[in-house]
Amino acid sequence: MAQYNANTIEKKWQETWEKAKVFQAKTDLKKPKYYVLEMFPYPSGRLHMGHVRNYTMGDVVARYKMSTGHNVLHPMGWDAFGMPAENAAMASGGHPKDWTYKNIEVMKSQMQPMGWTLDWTREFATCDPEYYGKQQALFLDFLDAGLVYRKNAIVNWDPVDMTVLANEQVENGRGWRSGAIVERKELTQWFFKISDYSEDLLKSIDGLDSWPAKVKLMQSNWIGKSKGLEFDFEVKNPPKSFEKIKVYTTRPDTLMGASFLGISADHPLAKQLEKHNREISAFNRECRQMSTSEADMEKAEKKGIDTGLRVKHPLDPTWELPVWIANFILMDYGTGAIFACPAHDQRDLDFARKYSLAVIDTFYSLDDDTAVSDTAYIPPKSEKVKWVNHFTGIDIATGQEAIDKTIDFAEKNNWGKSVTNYRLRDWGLSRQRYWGCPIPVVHCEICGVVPEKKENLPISLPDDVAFDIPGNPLDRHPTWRKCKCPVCGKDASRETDTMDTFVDSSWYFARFTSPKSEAPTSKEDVSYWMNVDQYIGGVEHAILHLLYSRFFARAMHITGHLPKSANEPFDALFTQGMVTHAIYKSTGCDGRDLFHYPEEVELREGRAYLARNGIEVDVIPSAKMSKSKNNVVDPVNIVDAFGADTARWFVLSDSPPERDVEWTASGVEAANKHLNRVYRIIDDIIKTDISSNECDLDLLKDMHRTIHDVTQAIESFGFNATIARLYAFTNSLAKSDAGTETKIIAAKTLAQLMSPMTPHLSEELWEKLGQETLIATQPWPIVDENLLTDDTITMPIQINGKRRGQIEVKKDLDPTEVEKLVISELVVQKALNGNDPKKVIVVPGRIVNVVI
RNA sequence: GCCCGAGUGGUGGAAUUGGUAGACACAAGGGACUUAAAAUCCCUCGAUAGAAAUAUCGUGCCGGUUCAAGUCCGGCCUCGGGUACCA
Repeated sequence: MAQYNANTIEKKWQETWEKAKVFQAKTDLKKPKYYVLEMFPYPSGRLHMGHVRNYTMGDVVARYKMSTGHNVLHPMGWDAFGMPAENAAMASGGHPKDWTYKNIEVMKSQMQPMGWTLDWTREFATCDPEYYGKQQALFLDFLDAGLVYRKNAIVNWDPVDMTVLANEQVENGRGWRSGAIVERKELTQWFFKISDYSEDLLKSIDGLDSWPAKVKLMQSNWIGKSKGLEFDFEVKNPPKSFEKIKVYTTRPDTLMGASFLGISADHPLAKQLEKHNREISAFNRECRQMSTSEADMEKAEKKGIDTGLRVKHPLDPTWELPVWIANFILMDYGTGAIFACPAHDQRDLDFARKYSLAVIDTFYSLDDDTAVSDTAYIPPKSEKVKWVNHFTGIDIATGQEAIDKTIDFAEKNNWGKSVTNYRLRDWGLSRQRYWGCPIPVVHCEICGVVPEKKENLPISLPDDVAFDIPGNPLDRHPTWRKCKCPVCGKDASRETDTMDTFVDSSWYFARFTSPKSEAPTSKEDVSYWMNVDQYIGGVEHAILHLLYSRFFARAMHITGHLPKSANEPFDALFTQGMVTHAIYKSTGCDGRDLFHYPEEVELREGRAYLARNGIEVDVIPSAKMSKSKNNVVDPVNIVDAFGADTARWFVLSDSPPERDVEWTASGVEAANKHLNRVYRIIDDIIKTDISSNECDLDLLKDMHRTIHDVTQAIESFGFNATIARLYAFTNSLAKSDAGTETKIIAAKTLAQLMSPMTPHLSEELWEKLGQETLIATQPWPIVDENLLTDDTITMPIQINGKRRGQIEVKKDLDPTEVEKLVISELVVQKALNGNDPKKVIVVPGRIVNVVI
């Protein structure tokens, strides 16, 4: 029986493509360009199934676009800076650079057998000095344009290791290595002024028509535009220079329900008070012993302390409110101070109940004026409610109306002003780490902080560093810091902070268009290739990476590195799901969980047993592949066993691309069986000559419907649907008794339609079918519209919304005629039992519903 | 906590966006071929009742809108992603 040998075939065609240089992109103004890009990988050392899925999707798009006459750019590179390289160096003594480049080499060798249409001539890693030197040039231009500044910011500080910790390195409030309770520490750091672009970044989301709605919504909420009121509370017997406390609120309408003022432990007033009050100082210290992550802060138990200070209510000077320091108030948002209205905010209510503070109802539901007890009353802002004692005279109004009136009232009476606030904060880019792009500035005792001269770029990382002790080796390097001041020429020292790795990934897509150019970008190349037509990656990047890139594109435009048309650099975005795998778990004799590798387990009737002793183990379905759970499937093994086409076909089948796909051994085998079946069917067609004068019209019709459906599915990222449709067409081809001539036409089309998914097998079949061209360079099959439609259609008949039969009618038959035919049908007559129907709904071409 | 998703047979999922729920696969069962096995080919396959025709139920849970709801609205539950120094 004919079987194809994936390993030989795949190698053969990869060499052929390579020789023909089919995937090298050249600027060609005569052809429409198409730039398809997948989020470039972090070189962790092993290619994983998530990469395979991501790059295969991009490859389908790339190959499809090539066949529709586009000049396709499909580059690949490495997001190579970051913590894991330093962690590896700390753990096993090597150098981050060696570790990273070694990983790149391994991963590249694992990627090449996949048959992706990548243009490797454009490859770079962000840790190449040639790349990060250009990034330093961008930084200097941004600095010059006023897009970068320095300010103090809080970091997680490990007091034992004397080092800054990433949020990930804080476990339950303790440093991951030392176990010490982390502290917050203020450092002077570099920031990008992304918040200047809040409005622009928010508004422009509307124009991103080919982005997933969920990503746009997440970005909008992240930017978090709000309109509110800013005003002062006057402090009674205030400490010096704290006569007033400024607050910002989005619910000024609830001011008559204010019960206390809350300030952040990092508020200047809190810092002033702790100097003379031991209790406050202890409380503030406790608040500062918390990781800086928002999730940790919000989930922590809400705590507070009464400062003893009292403020006057702005509308009633006789009404005094206590001032509390509370651990849930962020210094970064608004003014770092709020007034609390417990009756209409659950968090404020919980706090008020805990510390026996007043709860004052300011509005009630229209049909219930029970006072608030343990649940705050929070209707949607658009719902009308009854107000009590509202100072603007409001009686019944929605919350939104009350907010607007209150702001107007405050502005007219001069005690507050309308302020638009954004949740988006400036982007802190300083990292106190070695393995990143050095920030190209110099600290001079005379001239202060000054930019390095462009001709001195790149400022390269020194190679002679050690990671035997924690902290940033740049700080303790004997000579690297030493330099001359670019302004006065005297001895000075380099900035030792490096850049956040998000900076590296915020412009790599632009660099791919001219990876060797002297300037960060070349005008000619960016204007031809930008924007990215299709960007593909994980949803986990929905906010930070994608927002930072949008900001960077704007900043690069202002500094002359990108055209304005590239302000939104990604025309279309697709976010794909993860590849998951079942976890096989048992409990060891010491009571700890044991995780078993898939190859150790036998599956029988949906249960799992250890192969060596037959003991049953628990199956946890669909978990993210993770080394610690032993449920990682290595693409390399799959390619060795079944070939790249099988792996490609499988990762695209079964699950819709935006959702997670579960890797199953049976699924992969099924994919492999199917590819062999296609090979066999076509092999049989070639070998058996059945001449028949009649061409099989049904097969041809099905073929054209398949071309139509597959084309649509590919264009809309429905790769699972693409594959299901191709299964169905393969079945019709296998069952057809058409003559060889017709079957060859169908077989050629099948090979072509499969080629974006299974390029090697398709090339092989194409060749066997007597073609001398490469399928990779063939134009996409064209649909014959005339063969798509039939003259008659089958419409289901419903009685009272339940399917009771069907009727065959002419396609364009008038609805009233359809109605007559339906009513005369036996099932309908029976159901009517001599009566007239109440109503008949005819949805042309779809369905008929008879209501009795 | 907050923001965003997802939940459909034994399993992965499909459903022209409000119009036949379960396409296409996997697993399972039965059969053909074979000395046998593998491979391959054919058939059955949501639940309940029934010999069958058919009927009733059925898309995480509760309620609603509609001639018609997996799809829309309100309220929940569970899981996943993000939460600004993981990338």
